Amino acid sequence: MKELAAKYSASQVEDKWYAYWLEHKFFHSEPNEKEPYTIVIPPPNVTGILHMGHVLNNTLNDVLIRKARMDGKNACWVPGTDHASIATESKVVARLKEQGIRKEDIGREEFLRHAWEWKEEHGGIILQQLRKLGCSCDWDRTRFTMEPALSDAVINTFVYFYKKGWIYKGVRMVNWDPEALTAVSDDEVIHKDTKSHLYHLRYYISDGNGQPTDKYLTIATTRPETIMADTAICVNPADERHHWLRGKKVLIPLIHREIPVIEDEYVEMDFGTGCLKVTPAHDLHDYEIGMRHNLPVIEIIDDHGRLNHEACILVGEDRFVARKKIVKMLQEAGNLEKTEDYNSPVGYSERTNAVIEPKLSAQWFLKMESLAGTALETVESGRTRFIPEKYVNTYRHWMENARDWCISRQLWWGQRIPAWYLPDGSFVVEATAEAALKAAQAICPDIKAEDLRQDEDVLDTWFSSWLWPISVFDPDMPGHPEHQPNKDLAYYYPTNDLVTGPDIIFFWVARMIMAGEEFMGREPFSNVYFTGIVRDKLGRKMSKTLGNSPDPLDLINTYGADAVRIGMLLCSSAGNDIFYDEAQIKQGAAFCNKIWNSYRLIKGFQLADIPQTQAQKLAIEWFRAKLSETIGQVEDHYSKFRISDALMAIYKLFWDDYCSWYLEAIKPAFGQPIDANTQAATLEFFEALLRLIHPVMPFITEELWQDIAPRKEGETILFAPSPKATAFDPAILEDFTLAMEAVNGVRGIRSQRNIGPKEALGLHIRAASFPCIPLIEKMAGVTVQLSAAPADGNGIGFMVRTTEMSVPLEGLVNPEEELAKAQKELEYQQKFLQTTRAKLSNERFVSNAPAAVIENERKKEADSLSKIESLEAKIKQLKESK
RNA sequence: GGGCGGUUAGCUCAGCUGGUUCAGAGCACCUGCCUUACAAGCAGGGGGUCACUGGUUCGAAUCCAGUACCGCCCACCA
Repeated sequence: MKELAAKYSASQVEDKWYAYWLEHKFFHSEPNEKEPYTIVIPPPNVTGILHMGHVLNNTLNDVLIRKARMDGKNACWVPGTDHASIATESKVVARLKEQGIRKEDIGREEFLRHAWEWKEEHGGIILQQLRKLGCSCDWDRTRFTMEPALSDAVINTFVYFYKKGWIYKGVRMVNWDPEALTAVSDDEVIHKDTKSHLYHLRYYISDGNGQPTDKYLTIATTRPETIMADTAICVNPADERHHWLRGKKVLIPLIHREIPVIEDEYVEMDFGTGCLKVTPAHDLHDYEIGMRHNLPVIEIIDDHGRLNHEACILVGEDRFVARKKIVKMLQEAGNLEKTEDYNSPVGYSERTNAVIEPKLSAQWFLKMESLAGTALETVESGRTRFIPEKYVNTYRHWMENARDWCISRQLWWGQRIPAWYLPDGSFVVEATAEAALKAAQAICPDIKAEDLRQDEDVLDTWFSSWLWPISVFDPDMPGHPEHQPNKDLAYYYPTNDLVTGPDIIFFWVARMIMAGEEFMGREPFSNVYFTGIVRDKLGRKMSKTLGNSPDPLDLINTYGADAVRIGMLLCSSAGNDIFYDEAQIKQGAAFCNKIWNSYRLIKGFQLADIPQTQAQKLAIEWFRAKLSETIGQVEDHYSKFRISDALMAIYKLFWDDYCSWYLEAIKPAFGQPIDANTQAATLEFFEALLRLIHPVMPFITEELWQDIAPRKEGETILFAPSPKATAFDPAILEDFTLAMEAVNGVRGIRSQRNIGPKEALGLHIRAASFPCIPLIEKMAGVTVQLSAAPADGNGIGFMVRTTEMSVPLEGLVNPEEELAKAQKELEYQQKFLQTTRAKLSNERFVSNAPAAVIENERKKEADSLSKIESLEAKIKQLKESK
């Protein structure tokens, strides 16, 4: 780097250094004698592309991992992708559909071939994009949740829990997604308040021969299309209004099927009419009532959400179309009493946004009780810490109410359930077909391989992701309690920090804790940092359909990865949602440029054998202390995961303290050389600043670090130690602050009076001594005159704490103005003194407040008195000179 | 319906277990500067009844209670 351009150009720099880092395998980690620091990536969908949420999450991960690396830890960040069964399968289905192919027609094998093809084509793009962001993942360790070893781990886990008795198959009411044609877990259902209607329907009492009498009861329902599946009407036994119905039978409207009236306390008396139609096949609560009363179950809605032949009428119609039609039919038949507008929560599929249909089906479940109890304890005990802490409450609530986990999905893309059915319908669960055959033969000796049929379902994706912190290191571990962790797992587990969104606290975080406790006997990570959700300026969630999400790669190309990282972090205070605004990325780019230009300045210094000035000496002493102070603050922020605060502290240190104050103080006049000591200190500080900010801005810091001193091939800032705070005298900082205030006072006068920064001025300080005078002279462009006597009336005065200062400005001073200013200030001080004294004369204050607080009040009183005294003197002087 | 969190400057947020001259930061805004590191810059400046109402206290942005909004999570009263 010879000539430095006036503007920093990120694109030229970033690719170069990323290639350099890869070439030297700086990100690769192997177990060694050092302390490990481990992060596993929240695996993105294998066919996904980078969005702003990923940028935020992975920037945070990278900051943490780079910081740990510079702190001397053996840092390992394991990357990888998730097979995301529903999301991926629906993409593949969509693509095949474009070619006119239906998955049912080509069969499982062929479909999976297409799916793998798709994965090879589109998979892992996102991992390439993470490189652009600067992520320092150990790419040699890249994993995929459906790679053979990890799939084996999933299967072994299933067999393990089955044999433990925690996995069972049962017919249950599940959340059926009629579009994806699969069951989904409770957590994948989103309830939204939805406008609908409450239909009041008359059911006529049967005369005993299936003929209607003129008596009727009225029920209220939101789903009139399900009446054909009714198998009872239910009332509360305590509801006297309905006692006349005891033992009666009623007729379902339109189809006139006879059903009994039953009593159950589940029914709310004051909701609707107090009569509930019971539809066990299509409603969870009704199903439970049906179980209690031995009601038959009649299913009238098929997998696609259409009425089937059991419905007798409207067969083949979609459920929502059927609803409209049946309302009309009911009205015509005289069964519709009235229709009310009604808002009720309706479940939607998280994936397809289809209205979930409660459906009875045979599914596989994992018992949660014991797993959840242990996992709750992990967090309650603090072995895993949540940041922000508020999520512990949410977590507890869920863990205490966890229902058994429906782990089967009616899909093909995923790990197929290792259950094999015998011809008689019984089944065996084994990890392989061979083992299954053996087990089957133990039951039925002459059974052959071709007699066995493997379960068609695959496992929920989270049933593989929950093993991630274990399986990425040692896939043989889950499901094998007798297995000894391999070298990697023993070294890297438990991981240190996990950064993820709060939306998957139950899907993923909780379950990883369960798996960790179950298979490793301890927590999978020490800290979980929950980021906010990235929203646009208007607070809307970023989404493809809204088109309000920028492409991170465009941003990186325009502003550079460092700028994008800064931009994301600047607006991401912990625990809050992120309001993304491109202006913040511009701010990041401006900061890069600032760093770049400060380097241009110091690189251009010409060395000469000249003495160091007093101002330079003072500035160096001060900045050394300031640097240490800030490092302490930054470390504290990091320890609390306050990454944006850490960044802001460094930002201000670099920009305000180093550039605006330090460099301006030590900068020689234009064209003049600098002495060796000052230059050395300046470079030393700059290098420390680079190391301090490197975790956040990896590229520009490497670029400048490589240039600031001669480096050998293979050297890198990545492993340079984080700067350490050293002991310093706080008085140095205090003195400098006073000097700054004096400088600001002069600058204020310059600005008000339109006096250019170069025009030489005097500064009268009414004191025997004052700190950092050479600095004040240099920074304010003044010549200081110390004197115990007050300044004459031809100056503009200001106060620094209790010290009176004045800039002599013959002819420019308006005594009237000065007088008015002084009088106003005097008034303020007198009032201030009054309140201070009121406090001090309050006996209860004096007797109750801690000594330090009282001491401070006394100091306030003394300071105020001293100011009043000098103001009064000044006013007197101004009046006399009139 | 239950639970959790929030309300501080135009915007996004700090302000921990009450007490520094406590009302802050960044951005935005206004004024003046193209002063050879940087106009992606420099210097200066304005701006808030800390949601509301009470209470506790010598003292409240901070603690307590209630009210009003806002957000999130859990929950299928048909």
